[in-house]
Amino acid sequence: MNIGRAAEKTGLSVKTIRYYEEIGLVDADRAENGYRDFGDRQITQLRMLAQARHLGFGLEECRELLDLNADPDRASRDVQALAVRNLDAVRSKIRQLQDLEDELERLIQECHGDDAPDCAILDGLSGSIDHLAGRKA
Amino acid sequence: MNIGRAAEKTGLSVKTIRYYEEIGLVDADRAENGYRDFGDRQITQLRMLAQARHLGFGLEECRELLDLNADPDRASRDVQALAVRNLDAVRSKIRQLQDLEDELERLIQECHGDDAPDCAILDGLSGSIDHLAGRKA
DNA sequence: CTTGACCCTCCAGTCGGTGGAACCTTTATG
DNA sequence: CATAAAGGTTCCACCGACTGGAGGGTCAAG
Repeated sequence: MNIGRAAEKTGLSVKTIRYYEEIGLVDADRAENGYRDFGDRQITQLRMLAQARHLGFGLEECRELLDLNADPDRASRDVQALAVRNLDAVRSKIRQLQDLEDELERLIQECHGDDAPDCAILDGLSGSIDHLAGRKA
Repeated sequence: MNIGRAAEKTGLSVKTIRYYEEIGLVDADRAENGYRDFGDRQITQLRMLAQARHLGFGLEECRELLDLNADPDRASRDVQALAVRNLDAVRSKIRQLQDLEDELERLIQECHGDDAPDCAILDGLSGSIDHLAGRKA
């Protein structure tokens, strides 16, 4: 199967598939004309990559997932552990973003948002950075 | 003030400050020996940069914030609009990550997490991508 | 036979820095 | 006064995960 068809089937872009081959995430046969040729096994791998990336796994984690998938003697515990690790990272990012959200909401509310130049947001930004490391300016 | 002292005062790294100068976010005088020399104005700018980055503003948005801050005829409305734009982006990322969180939680729960190779996570990952674009495999 | 849709490789750029090499200047110490 | 450590300087390469484009080869249809 040509790379274009593989892209259609997996939802990945042609460029992305070539990149995944380049970094050794997936292997591709070559036809006589030099075109990449993807079989069912590779399509499954690419689909896994698309799904795992969609779920926030990094490429190295994807590599581990593919390895586990290819290993008939794997323990599902190991896969689960990988997913939990990713879930923790996702939750941590969420918390971090929610902190930003709160802070931004606060500043936005304090700003009048009119023609005048006085602005609580700019004031907040040019203020001290005490909350960062407890240092004194 | 030397770059090291500026870094201490702003919470930015020395490398980061040099980078900000390189891309024209902040300007630095030079002493006779070639060392950068930061004055109060620049320190304030760097502090704003540190704070704004901390709040999730991109560097180009930071540039706009610095410009607005430097303009005595600014309207606080414009600053607010910039902050709202950023807040929207933050909220959108949060929603996206929460979707991942839900999906990951579901898969993790369905996986037994034992010695056996059967794994709902791998099954989920190698499955179809219908939910992505409604395409049929 | 030509057109257009594919495919190939290779290079550069994205964002926001970070790390290191190779070198110069200042400061502290023996 | 010599030297070593701790600063400073420039420049180049790298991170993740692609994406865009140049410059070409190949293939199917009209």
